[in-house]
This record gives sequence, structure tokens and C-alpha cells, in this order.
Amino acid sequence: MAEPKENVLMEKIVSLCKRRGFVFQSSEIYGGINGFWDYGPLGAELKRNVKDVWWRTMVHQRDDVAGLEATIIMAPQIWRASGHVDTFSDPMCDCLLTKKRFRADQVDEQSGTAYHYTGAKDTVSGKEINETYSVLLAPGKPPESARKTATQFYQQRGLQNIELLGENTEKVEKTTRYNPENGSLLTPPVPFNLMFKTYVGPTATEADVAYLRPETAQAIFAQFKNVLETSRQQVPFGIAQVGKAFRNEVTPRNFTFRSREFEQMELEFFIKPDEAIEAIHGSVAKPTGPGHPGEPQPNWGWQLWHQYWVEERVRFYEGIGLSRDTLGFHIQTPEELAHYARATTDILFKFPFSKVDENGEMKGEELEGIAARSDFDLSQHQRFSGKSMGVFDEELRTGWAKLDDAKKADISKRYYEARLKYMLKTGVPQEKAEKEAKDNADGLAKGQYIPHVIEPSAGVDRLILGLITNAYSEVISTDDKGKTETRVIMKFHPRVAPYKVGVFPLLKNKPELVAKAKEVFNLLRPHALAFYDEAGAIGRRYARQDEAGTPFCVTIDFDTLGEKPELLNTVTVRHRDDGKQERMPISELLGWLLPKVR
RNA sequence: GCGAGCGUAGCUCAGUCUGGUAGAGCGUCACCUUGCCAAGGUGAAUGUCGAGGGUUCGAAUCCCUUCGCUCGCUCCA
Repeated sequence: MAEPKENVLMEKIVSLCKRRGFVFQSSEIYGGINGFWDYGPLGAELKRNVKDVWWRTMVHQRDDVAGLEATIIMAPQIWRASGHVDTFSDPMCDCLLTKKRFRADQVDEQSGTAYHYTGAKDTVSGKEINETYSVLLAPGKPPESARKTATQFYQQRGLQNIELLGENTEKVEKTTRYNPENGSLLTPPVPFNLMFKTYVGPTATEADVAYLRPETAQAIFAQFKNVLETSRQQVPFGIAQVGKAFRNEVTPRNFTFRSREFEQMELEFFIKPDEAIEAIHGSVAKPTGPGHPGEPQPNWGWQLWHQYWVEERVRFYEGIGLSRDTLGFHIQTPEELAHYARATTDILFKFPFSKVDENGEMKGEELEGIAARSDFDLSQHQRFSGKSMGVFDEELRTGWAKLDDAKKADISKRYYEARLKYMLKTGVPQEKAEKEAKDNADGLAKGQYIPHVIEPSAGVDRLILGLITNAYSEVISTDDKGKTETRVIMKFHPRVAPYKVGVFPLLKNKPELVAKAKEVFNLLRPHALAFYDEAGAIGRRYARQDEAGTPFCVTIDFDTLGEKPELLNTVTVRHRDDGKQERMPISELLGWLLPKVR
């Protein structure tokens, strides 16, 4: 019921984005390209502000996070270690009758009699279709059931009174070419690679194949050791990166929400394994209730770190104008979790295209996932590269020495089991896995381990879309003549708003006003993005800035010039969201404005 | 990838059924005017009607192909 209205809202937002220069379709003059979007003047500022706030929050204002900017194309082995090459290259095929999609390697092998047809004819209209089709008949089933399926197939293609043509049969063994549910022929398997492929070097042979990164995270893991050694950080610490990633999505949808080229803001925060915490501190601190657990403590286990980062990230969203009630949360169930993940909490935003579930509740779409990924990623890179991803922990070594033998044995056993579980899951043979797990457990006793990781990973473009959606508001007013008009106000948080302040002379045909306005504009410009406008009536200029989301407008009027001497060198500051004005001296303007927009 | 719908000026849309060579409102720009919330006046620019092909004397309009957008299915590490 609410659906049509919501689509209207989405259409308005898309339309505004284009009209005001937030988002354009990529390559629009050539008809566009599916799944790619460009940011116009306002969108570019908005996006830059969001990334800046993230970087300041996650890197500059913390002691325990270092930055990284890695390449988009990396050694292809990285994507084997991460598992992307395997999970991305599934051949897929569709049932010709029901259109259901199958992974070609997951179709059960079947045997039976294949009924082939060269086509079909409509006995009334005489119309003929020459498309070939086949049905697999399981042993013991009557031939009529194969003919019935084939008839359905040709009915879908527009015939009514069907006469099947060219029937012939063939015994087949262990075929995967037919839909096990109905016997219908499947389309030929088509490889489904969701990674963008390219070639490094001019020869473009298979040996030169490389991929555009499908996520930024792996670069962080690959450079973990270098960052650790050059940043003078020690576990626990994080590496942050903002950058482009590429996925050849089957269906890009919902404006910029799912696009093929997108940007991520990711933190990989490395922590000690719980076993190490226990050895050092005697026990592992665990969550005691919901909410922010406060400043990080040395005895936190992975669960507290996970909770901490979820809450930190919510504070970030609140800080740029997405209040907690606009967000949703999804705690992934054990079935949903990737096999290496221990827990994942998604932070959601309710978009106009978000679905309402059977209980009438809208959960929203994912803006960010905060995953506890154990030591899977670094372990994989250690295994594939042959380079150690372990760290040495002095605290652990001294802590371990103080433990009694029973405690040592207990912790050692649990660490051994965790490592063994990882090895076996990733296909390491039993014997080798046991040996390596034992080596790992022995290493722990000497102060060595592979760090675990908590990964808050956010999509920039979907956040931008969320901010635009959240900011969008309409004011409908009726003038004296009874004409109604709708004004759009983009209520961005001042921190992310594209323009921070508009500067206007009240009238443009009074040179003194114009000169003074330009003076104020030049005063503000070096510190906060300002927009000067003298065209049209003052109300129109306010309205234009409302649509761009500019939180404040400064107007230079005759009082500024001293018409009322006590108001000399004061201006009016007009607030976007309520239209209210206040008067302040030009000399106080910057000091008033800057704290609000930073 | 499959199915359905849609694509005309910067935006919203009329015109498509019934082929005769493109319009409205808003916006934009210039000048005038305007003493605080899209006021008014004058003037101007902007469309190979998504693209390509076909039918026709003639195509925005009919047909085919293709690209894009929306929705449903599928996919989403």
C-alpha cells in the first residue's frame, strides 16, 4: 500500500539529484552505462565531506589506527587466498521452463531417457516454432509426462493447440543438463564472474589476468606486516582505508545503492586472540549489557571489541545526522554468517525502496557491516604467501611464564583446537593440519599469534544516498492567489553539507551592498565552502540554497552599511531548517560558523 | 540473465492509439525592477523526441534491434 508513495519519493530524490547536480548517470550522453554513477558538483562535495569526517574520526582522532592507500589492481593470488576467485567463478544456468537459476556445479547428476523435440506446431492456427527443446524422463515415468512438460514449454512461447514435432529419445547417464525438479532442459552453463577482469601488460594472455579489487579489505591484510613495522603500532590497533572497489553485480539496482563501481571505507582492527588475553590477564572481559562499553580496556575479548566498534560506528552516523531511530540493525544468524566469521552486525538505513516484512516492519538496507572475522584473513595470506603474519607479544610471553601448568595446558588446548578447526575448514589435510595447529599452540606459549580482526566496513555511496534520503524534506505552501508550491529543503548535517554558507547582498543594484557582500564572502571562503549569489530576489536565493542543503545564509543589508549606526558591520544569518534569522557582527561570523561545520 | 512497464527541453509532462515534420509549466541566462523567504516586467537559449535500422512521399508516432531506467524473479563473498 505504501509502495507507490515510496516510489514517488525515490523518483523525486533521483530527479533532485540530477537537477541540482548531486548525481548524474555515468556516460549519459551515450545512453548511460548500467551500474555506474557520477557525482556532480554538490554530490562531489558531499561525498568528500563524508569521507573526510570518517578519516578524521577513524584515523586522526585515534592513537590506535593508521591509514593506508593501496592499489586497485593487486597480485591475483590475493583473491585466491581471500576465496574470491573460487566463489566468483561459478557457472550458472537457468531452467528453460521455470527460469529458476542453478549453479551448474550444484545440479544433481541424473540418468534416464532424454526426449528431444525439434519444435512444435499449433494445430489450429498452423503457426510453427522451430526452437529445439528436451526433457529428461526419470526411469519408470510415463512418456506422457515428458510430452506434457514439452507442451508447457511451447505454450509459453505462444502456441495453444500443440503438436510436438520431431520427437526422438536418447538414453543419458549422469547428466547435469536438466532441472532435477521438472526434467526441463537447462540453458548452457554461463560463467558468472563477479570480479572485473583485466590484463596486466600488453600481451593479454591468461597468465596476465588480474582483477579489479572487489573489496578494499584484502589490501590491508596483505600490507599488515609493513604497516605494523612502520607505524610503531602494537596489537590492538587498526588499519583504515578509503577507496574504490568493483563488483560485476548481476543486477545493479536502486539508483546508486548497488552499483558496479563503488567506494568503501574500511577499518581492519587487529586484536589479540582471546586465549592470549586470558594468559595475560587471567580472564577475558565480555559484554555485560547493550550500549557502548566505554574506553577500550586491555582485557577485552573479541566480543567486547565487536560491540565497541558497532557502537562507535553508530556514534559516527549520529554525528553526521543519521539519528539512531533512522538506523536499523541486523545481527546475522549462524546460518547467514560466512564460514570464517564469528559474528556480524549490519547497520541498516531505511530507504524508500526498502521492503516491509510480513510483520509490517521495515528493516532497511545495509550501510555497513561490522564483522568479527577471527584470524581467518591473515591466516589465509600466511598460508598462500608463505610469509608469516604472526606477531610477537612481549606481554603474552611474560604473562604465559607466570601461569601454572594446568592453565597453560588448558589455554594451549583451546588455541590448538581453534587453529585446527580453521585448517580443516580450509581443506588442509588432517595430518598437516594437526601439526600446524600444534606449532601454533607452541608459538602462543612463546608469545606468538596471528591477530584476530574486527572489520567495520562501510559503503560510501550507499551512505551518500542515505544522507540524501534523510535530508530530503518538502514544505508545501499556498500563496495569496491560492497557488500551492512545494519547496524542497535538504536538511544535511552542517558537517557534511556541500556548501556551508551562502553569502548574498540584499540587492544587487546597490554597489555598496555587493562590495560588502564580496568582502564577507572572501573572509569566509578560505575556511568553509561558501557560495556567493546576487541573482534574483532574496527569497529565491534562499530557496536555491535550501535545495542544495546549505545550512546557513548570510545577508548583507543596509544596516550592515550603517543605516542604523548601532548595527554597522553586522549581518543576518538565516537558518535553513526553520528560516529563522539572527544578527551578528561580521567579526564573530567565523568563530560562530566553524564549530558547527567541522 | 528472464518477464513486465517506461524513455519527448535542465526538471515534470502533453502529443504516440488515428504518421503530416514538436509544445506547456517550472527552471536557466541577460537587462530592468526588487529593502528578507521561489514577487513582477522585457528579452534569450536549450530537443538529430534514448540510439541504430526498416516501412513510407513523409516517422516522436508503425515494425525490428540495441542502450538505459523502474518493478518482479535471480544474484548479492
